[in-house]
Amino acid sequence: MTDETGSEAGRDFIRDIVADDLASGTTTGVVTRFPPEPNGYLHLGHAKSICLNFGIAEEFGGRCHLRFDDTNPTKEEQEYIDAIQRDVRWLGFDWGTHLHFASDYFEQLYAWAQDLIRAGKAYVDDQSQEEIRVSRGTLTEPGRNSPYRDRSVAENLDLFARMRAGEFPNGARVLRAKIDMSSGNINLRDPVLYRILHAHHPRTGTAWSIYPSYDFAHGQSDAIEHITHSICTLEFEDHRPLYDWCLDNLPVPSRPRQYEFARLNVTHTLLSKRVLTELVRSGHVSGWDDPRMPTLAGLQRRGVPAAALREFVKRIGVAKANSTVDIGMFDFAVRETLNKSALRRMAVLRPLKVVIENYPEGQTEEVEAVNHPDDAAQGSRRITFGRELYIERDDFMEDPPKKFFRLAPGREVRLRYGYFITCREVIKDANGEVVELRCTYDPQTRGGNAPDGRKVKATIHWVSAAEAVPAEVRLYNLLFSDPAPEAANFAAQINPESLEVLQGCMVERALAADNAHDAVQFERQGYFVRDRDSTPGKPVFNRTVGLKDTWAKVAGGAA
RNA sequence: UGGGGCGUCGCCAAGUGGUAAGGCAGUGGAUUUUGAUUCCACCAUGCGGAGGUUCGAAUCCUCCCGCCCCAGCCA
Repeated sequence: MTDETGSEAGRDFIRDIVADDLASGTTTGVVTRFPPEPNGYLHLGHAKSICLNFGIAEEFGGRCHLRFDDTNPTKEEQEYIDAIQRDVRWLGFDWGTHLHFASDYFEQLYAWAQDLIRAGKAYVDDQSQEEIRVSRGTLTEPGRNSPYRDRSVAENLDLFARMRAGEFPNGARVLRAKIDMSSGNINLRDPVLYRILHAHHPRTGTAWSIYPSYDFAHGQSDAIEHITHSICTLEFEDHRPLYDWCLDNLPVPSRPRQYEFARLNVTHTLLSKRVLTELVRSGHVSGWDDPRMPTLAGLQRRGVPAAALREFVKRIGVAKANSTVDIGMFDFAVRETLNKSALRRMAVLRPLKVVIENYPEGQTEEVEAVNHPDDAAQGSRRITFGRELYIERDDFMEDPPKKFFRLAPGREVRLRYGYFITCREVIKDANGEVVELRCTYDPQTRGGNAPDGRKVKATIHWVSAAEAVPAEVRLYNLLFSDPAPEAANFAAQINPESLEVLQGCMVERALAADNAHDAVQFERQGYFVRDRDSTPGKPVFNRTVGLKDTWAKVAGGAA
């Protein structure tokens, strides 16, 4: 029951505020919005904001709008507008009919700017960008009033209209709010409301030659849409007085309130649009959806289920303290989600040939393997066993250390769902490298149990030569091995081993037939998903995340 | 040195005057035809520091320290 209520979703200070506002009657409904600027792809950080905004709307019976903050045509593109919508939908959220654009409000915003001018609260400034910068003062010194600050309303109105008409070149003039050049809050030192930009806008084309600044567009857009809680990140805290100033000085249809939370940071990851864009542009990754990217598109291609992303966001919480979440938290959420749903399959990544000497040549048989050990409803499939098969190279050691209990000369192990086999002979090539194992099997152990009750210390996975399908497997590792990579020189910090491509992997038949987009578990190894680069004869798999590997820790420590 | 925030376990994070939730990681152990999963146990005499108020403080007061953001005609 609690699962259905907002209480289960986890409480945080923003949800507390919303609940209080509802309880006190401050608001009768909840309307939030996710306001991306279409200048890049959505990433992990956005997932937090999306889940917060859409999640709150869902939990409190309100609605959440998807609104593009498209006020800077020099950086925005239609490709991003499309990609962002795809990604939000993929994450599992629906904005219904509320797809909006700040650009939808340009006409209204322009009219409000005129209102401000008439009220003597805004003026056209002819100073150059440099002059404005200098006269703004510094963190510790107040700014100076612009010489154009006291122009007449008529002149301001005329100049502003001519700015819109395209009479002046970029940078020639700006419209500024008349607030307080000596404010301790620099955002209040006569902030720019409109700038001249002769640029093609993805939505409005060349209709406008002036564009509103974020500060003049955001709050009013919220008001137009009757947003009740405008949730943004901490760096906008300083803008709240300006957000309020605009709404308090304009005849807006509603009065939204802004609340700020700490943006997400994750170890071994860089979440700045500048870096991500550069990663793509420079070719360090294959594209916005490269599985190593922290973009939603990249995570999706890597096989991360949207549910895992939502679970991750729920786990990290929402607060105001700057923090950096361990990437291990994310991996955990992915494993947790996939463990419950992923079908189990067998795949040998680095094959070592095994010949069962006492198994009749030319004979094969089918054995039953369950698709999910904890969910019988997932059914089972048959896999082929035969005289020749492949096992993982890592599952054999000629001279094993004490704790290693997989296959070794003279040792017996279980082939999952198959038989017990014992290694009789090790065959090496001219270089001394092990190329084949000669083993014997115990016909009495079919299915994996010995009638005499004897135990075996390990169960290993395998694929018979009879049904093996060669595949390519891409193993992805951290894009940055440093837990705290610096955005400034990200290129130099890219992990050279972030991608390892394996050819000649041997996977069971079921994997070749499967066209599913859901990740599967390669038993004992990890979760993998079929990549779109797959071809009919050759499947390609991306590793989503490896299984927790206690042995690696033991082995690593012993070595 | 101006303004705005934030400091609770290695990493997230509850707590809002009544004697430190939970999760991740880690460590032991049980179960196991995945060295996975699952299960059990352990893991802050302490809440940035120092004073103070109080029967009692992470929570209130004072001072101090540290970290983050702001000087785009970016968002």
